Amino acid sequence: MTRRAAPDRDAVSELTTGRLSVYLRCLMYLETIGQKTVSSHELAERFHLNSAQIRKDLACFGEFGTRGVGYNVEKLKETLVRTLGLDRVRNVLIVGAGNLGMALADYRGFNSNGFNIVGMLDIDPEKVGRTSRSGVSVLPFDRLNDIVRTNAVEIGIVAVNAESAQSVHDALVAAGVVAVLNFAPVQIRLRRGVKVRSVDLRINLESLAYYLKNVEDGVGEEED
Amino acid sequence: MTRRAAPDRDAVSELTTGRLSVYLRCLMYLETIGQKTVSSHELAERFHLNSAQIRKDLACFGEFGTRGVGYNVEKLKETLVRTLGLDRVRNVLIVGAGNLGMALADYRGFNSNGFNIVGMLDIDPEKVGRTSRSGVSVLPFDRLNDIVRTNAVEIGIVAVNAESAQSVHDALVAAGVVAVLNFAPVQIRLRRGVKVRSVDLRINLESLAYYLKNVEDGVGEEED
DNA sequence: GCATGTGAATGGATTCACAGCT
DNA sequence: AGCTGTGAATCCATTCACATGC
Repeated sequence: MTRRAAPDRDAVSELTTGRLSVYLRCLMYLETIGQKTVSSHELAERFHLNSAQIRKDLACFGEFGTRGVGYNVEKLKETLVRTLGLDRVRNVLIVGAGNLGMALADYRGFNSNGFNIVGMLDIDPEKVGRTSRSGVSVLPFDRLNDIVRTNAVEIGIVAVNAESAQSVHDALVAAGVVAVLNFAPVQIRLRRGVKVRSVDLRINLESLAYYLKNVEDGVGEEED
Repeated sequence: MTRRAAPDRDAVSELTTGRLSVYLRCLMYLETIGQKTVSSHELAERFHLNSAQIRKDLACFGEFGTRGVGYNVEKLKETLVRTLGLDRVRNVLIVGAGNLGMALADYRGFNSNGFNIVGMLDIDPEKVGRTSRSGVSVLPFDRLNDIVRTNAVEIGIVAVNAESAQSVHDALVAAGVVAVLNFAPVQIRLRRGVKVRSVDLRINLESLAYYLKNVEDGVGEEED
């Protein structure tokens, strides 16, 4: 019941942590161009953010800046890495070796900096044995349990079609996976203790269609 | 100045329109299982939504329900299709014929129901001439202008690496594309009159890492 | 009676503006 | 002087609860 060190870490919203990821990306860029120090104002200007929000977000986790100066790029970067839990490697298993699975397997950032893809599963014997361009191999789906256990897989990625998504999800959870990233356009039935994040690619397209329609109708001509 | 039918369409938030897409998906499902009528309560129960919010969201665009009864599935579906601007076909061009481009070209929903992929561009001569599984062909990148014009392309999809993303974006805009869906992990420099939506795949993984870290630290054990 | 549509109430998130430190 | 960290103020989104109409 003594929880003082962390000023209610659980109360930090997902919006905030999502932005921390964005800040992290910005800091990594600044590091590559050799910048040592950055103020919340400069971050905001450069990357179209809001300086007050940056400060608020960071303040949820401690005081990292120096008044009158700003933030040390490298230090803040490392703090964010630790805060986001990227300072240790999580093993990831992709299910579905279609184009999407392949794309994710080779996506820069899915197999680096805190994540390690242990393989891709597929039921199609044709695909089993192949390898993605970057070297992730396709294994038979029925080895799921075995692979999750021996590789200590924590994150599963569902890259199969809508029909199979729920059963693949259930299989992953049954094998012991506790976090799932779902790319199938279905509402996954959740269970306690398992975190699911769904990415719905079509919704993004639809939002563009909505924008186009409004442009045609001459609505909301004022924009940034 | 006489705008009565649409009670300030421009004031509707993206959160709301995003949910309309979700409702549309639900309705399409209900239609396939032959349901004629649905109440906001039933929708909420079935798909883990909030009934009051459903009603509020729909009310932004008019009155579609019948008190004491609910909503007519087919009618509401068609209303949403029209509201979201999916009642006419938008031509889409993908730039980048790597795994991601291929995955998107074959993604169910990207080439149907309001969207038509006219092709995929790539600079790699090796890839040019190939075809995705579903029949989208890869064309040389330098035909961009030509293709956008002759096919009346409205939406561009950036599926190239981070380094090329900005220049590809600029080329699309220069050719006349007015809406862009960006999959590269960079902050695209925007211009007036062009709508950009970025999908950052890595951020979703990072949010799972954050969840895992908190589980390990024993934070926020209470959840739905 | 039952379910919509909606003002009012609540709850969060963002922004402002300044006290406090370097 | 300059910039962080933060209460206060504002803005926006969600939820409640009920009047309205089928």
